[in-house]
Amino acid sequence: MVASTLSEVARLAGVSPATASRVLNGSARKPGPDIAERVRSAAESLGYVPNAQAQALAKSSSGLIGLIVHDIADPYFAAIARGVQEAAREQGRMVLLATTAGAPADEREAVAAFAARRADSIVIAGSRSARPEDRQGNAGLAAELDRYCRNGGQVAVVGHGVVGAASTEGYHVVTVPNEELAAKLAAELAASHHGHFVIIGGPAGLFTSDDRIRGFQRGLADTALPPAEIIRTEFTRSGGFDVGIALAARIKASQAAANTSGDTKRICIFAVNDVMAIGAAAALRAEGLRIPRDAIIAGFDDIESLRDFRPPLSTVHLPLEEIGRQATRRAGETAGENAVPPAITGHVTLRRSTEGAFPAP
Amino acid sequence: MVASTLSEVARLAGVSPATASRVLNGSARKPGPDIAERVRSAAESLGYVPNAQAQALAKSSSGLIGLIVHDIADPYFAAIARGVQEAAREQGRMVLLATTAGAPADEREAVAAFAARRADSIVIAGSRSARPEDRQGNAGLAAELDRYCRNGGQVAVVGHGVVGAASTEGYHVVTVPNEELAAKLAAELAASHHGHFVIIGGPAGLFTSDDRIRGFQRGLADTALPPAEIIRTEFTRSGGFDVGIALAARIKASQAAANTSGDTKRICIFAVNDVMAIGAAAALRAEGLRIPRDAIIAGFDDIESLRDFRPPLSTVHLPLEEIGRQATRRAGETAGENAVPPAITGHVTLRRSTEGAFPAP
DNA sequence: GTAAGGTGGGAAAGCGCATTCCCAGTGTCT
DNA sequence: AGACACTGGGAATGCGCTTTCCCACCTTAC
Repeated sequence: MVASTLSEVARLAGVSPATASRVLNGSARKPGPDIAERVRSAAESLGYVPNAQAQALAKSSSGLIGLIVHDIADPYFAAIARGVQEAAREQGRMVLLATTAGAPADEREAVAAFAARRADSIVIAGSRSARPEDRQGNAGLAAELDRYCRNGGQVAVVGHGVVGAASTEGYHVVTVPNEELAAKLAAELAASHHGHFVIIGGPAGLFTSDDRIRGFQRGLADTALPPAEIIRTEFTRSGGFDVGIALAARIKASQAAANTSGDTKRICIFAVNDVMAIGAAAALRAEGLRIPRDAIIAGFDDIESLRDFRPPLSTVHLPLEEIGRQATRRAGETAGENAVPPAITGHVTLRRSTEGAFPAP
Repeated sequence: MVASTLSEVARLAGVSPATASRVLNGSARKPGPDIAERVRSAAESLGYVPNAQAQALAKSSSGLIGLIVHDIADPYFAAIARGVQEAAREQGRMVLLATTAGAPADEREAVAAFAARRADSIVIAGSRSARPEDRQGNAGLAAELDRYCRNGGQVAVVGHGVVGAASTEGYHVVTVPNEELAAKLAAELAASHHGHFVIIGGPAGLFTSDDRIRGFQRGLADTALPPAEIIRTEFTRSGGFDVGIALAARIKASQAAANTSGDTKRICIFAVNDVMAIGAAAALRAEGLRIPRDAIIAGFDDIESLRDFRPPLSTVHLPLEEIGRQATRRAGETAGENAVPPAITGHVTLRRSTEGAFPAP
């Protein structure tokens, strides 16, 4: 990558580099119109493209914002990324992307890389983890983030804060009311469903998953229902699918048993996120079961691809793009702005997958 | 963003900046082990993070790769982005993301921004356009790209080249055999379907769309079938949906007519990409029609979210991630490498949505 | 008419790093 | 023992830009 430089432009225009800089890259001082014109046309004829690296070096602000996601092709993260991208554009910044599959060690590396590039701010999406095997990784990540913040970087993390992160300055958490919403979902489901509840959760220690599980259980408890059974699996579609297969077997068995005794009670499945719910639902269908006839199911997030899933899946709507936007804005604020950060809100969205507590025959 | 610098580290370690640079940021010359250790521990205790901007400036190579997509939340682009990300990681580079909604003017801007950041290479995904209203935008984009290439940048564009781009050096096109595959799809469908064919296409002038339409028509012609009717709409789900609604009305009307006369002939719908196919299918369903009973339908791309769509959609599988990877690799090659670029191949994937030419009643 | 205050331009000092060049010290070959 | 190539370290230069400081010139006010 070679390209013409500012001084070349200046020389061609017959002015000093200082002047050329002032006219081309916005400064407080505006050179005279005739000179400005000369410089501009010189730049044009040379095909001058300012070197952002050098600019960043000189004024120590890179106009970069780092985004960390588990997987950019996951609709959940893709939606957040879209919001981030949008907000970044508003701020005139560019987005640096890193995908980490949720591994704290990789996340640490990504933060270091962002720091090296002197990104003005970093947005971390993706569930934080408190799993024992992630302890060390988390510690490293927290240390890296602290260092980044100490150096004046701004961090926004979606959901929960990083375990062990101690920074008070420049460290923002965009809180998502996972627990409350899960509780509300449980309450609404409990209002019409009177059978067994099963939660398909992620690995223990994943905050997002744990919060939603806790919330759901609380919601049941508030309705004086016994806690749901919890089955843990991976936080992915295939995790949901596996559990779905197991549940299908169980459902069939209980249907066979009930066949003689009389009424069948459907179970209600709550998967802690939509992709898991989709996996589970696909498994049930693959096993010849129908939703909501043989079981009802709900997810969480309301990802866009849910729109075309059949049956329409009940879920909790989260404004994913808005979350991305807000995280970006929070991290982009110049310290002074103390506008009250608008809280993230979601809402329960009941669809056909949880229809009819007692199925009309 | 302030941070400790290399000279601070050097001073603390009691060596010269040159030496510190050599030990910390890989150089041909390896300082002695004792010195190296001193430097390393000094760096550690200072929390030194090399300034990539400065490094880039000094060695004029930024380690950045720019990615341009229409919409990062679209599963098609998300899959490509995943591949790009992966390949970038292999190369030790970071991905800069820009989304443009396909507007050439925005794309030009993105290229300029990448050029400013001295990105080593740029990957452009997303259909190129030859629409008259994009003429000017395309010209600008082509000029910007030419300039970028002339300055030593590497460009890889997925599908078709940018209209008007003249660079021979550093300009790669990852060709996707849209036409051949569409022809093959048409042939396979024609083998068992004997009714009317309708193509839901994007705006005229969109290469991807036009190629697929042309290929499909050729495939029909090769089977001695009359060309399909073409309905153009937006290159999005909602475009597909709108057309789907219109088609549903037509199907119903023809069914009503056939009711008296006897046999009904289903139409076969080919949507030039999967999201449009999904939209159309959703519309048919919303109108009470069933696939493949009332119409059969096929898409193109085999995006990941198709997996959970019912009925399973026939489509043409494209190795999207691989496309992203390959584009990135091509753009990342240091000129010398003249490895034969492995061609992109896809294959027709028939699923239930096009099942049963003559439905068993 | 002169002093005070603008104005518009240039010179120069970095920003943080890589790298070339130089130099002192060590070892090897004849 | 002397010339020789190495080796490992430091000084200095420059990457492309911003920004302070400075200077010459022109206004304006008294």
